[in-house]
Amino acid sequence: MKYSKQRELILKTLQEHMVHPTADYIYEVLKKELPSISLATVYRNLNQLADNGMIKKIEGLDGSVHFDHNLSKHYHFICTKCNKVYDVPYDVAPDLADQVLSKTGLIIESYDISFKGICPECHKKGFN
Amino acid sequence: MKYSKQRELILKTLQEHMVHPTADYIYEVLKKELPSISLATVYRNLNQLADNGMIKKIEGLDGSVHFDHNLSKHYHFICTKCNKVYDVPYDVAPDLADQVLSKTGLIIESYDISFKGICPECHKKGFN
DNA sequence: ATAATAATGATAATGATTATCACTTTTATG
DNA sequence: CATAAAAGTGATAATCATTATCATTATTAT
Repeated sequence: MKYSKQRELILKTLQEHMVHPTADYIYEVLKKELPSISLATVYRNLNQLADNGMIKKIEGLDGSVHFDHNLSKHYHFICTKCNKVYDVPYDVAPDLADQVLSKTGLIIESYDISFKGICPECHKKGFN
Repeated sequence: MKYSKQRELILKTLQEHMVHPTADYIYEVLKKELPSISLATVYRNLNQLADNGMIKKIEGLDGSVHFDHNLSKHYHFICTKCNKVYDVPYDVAPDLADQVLSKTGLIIESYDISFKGICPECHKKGFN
């Protein structure tokens, strides 16, 4: 993987924005700093960084793919009102892969849990 | 919800095909029985049946949405080689919503777990 | 310095899904 | 039964997220 200014900025932007952004979100932010950047470059680099294990892809939250700079094991919660993504600690479901193996015989390579609900902020605003 | 022959056939097809099909899969199967059916009708009815709680939408397995006639609580495993979907029993992770509530304060309305790996059949065929 | 290689920006193409709309079925009611 | 309102349909255009293509540019090993 050859160095590129674009990739460096994309990674930095992902690390500085704690919102679990989508490719398009990062593109919109980066355009201000580097107006010539292309949306294709953002997609390309996010996928490449994920393939190289430097960031993580989050799928299944909503229609589009989100990205996470936090490589430690954890899950995600998406608010169905404001679409904000929250982290959920890993230990809510310890040994899930082992549980599946012993109950079904299936060998789990990876898994993901996505939680949905209304976040505390939206509850305060009166959404139910 | 008014009766339609198309909707009846779509539901019947979903119940008879245990493969957790996508809209397009159902469309391809149904075309043989009712060649005039439109793909839009299949999408429309699957979404409507899901909105009415008569079937379940499975998201996050791969790029497209799958459907399930089995309304009981369970999870899914998708084989990364053959894309076949398997059921995973609910009790691999009991009380997940309660766990999240007590550890984070987030009120869970729904959640889904998608497991990935290579299925026993593909293992037999030598995939690793 | 330069040649090989990888990355970029622009944009076309793709795939899944939803929206639109004129027409057809279903169903409730006089 | 007739019929009109409401819901459903098929065909297809539109949308949205993402990927592919390709000529040009930047990086890097020699």
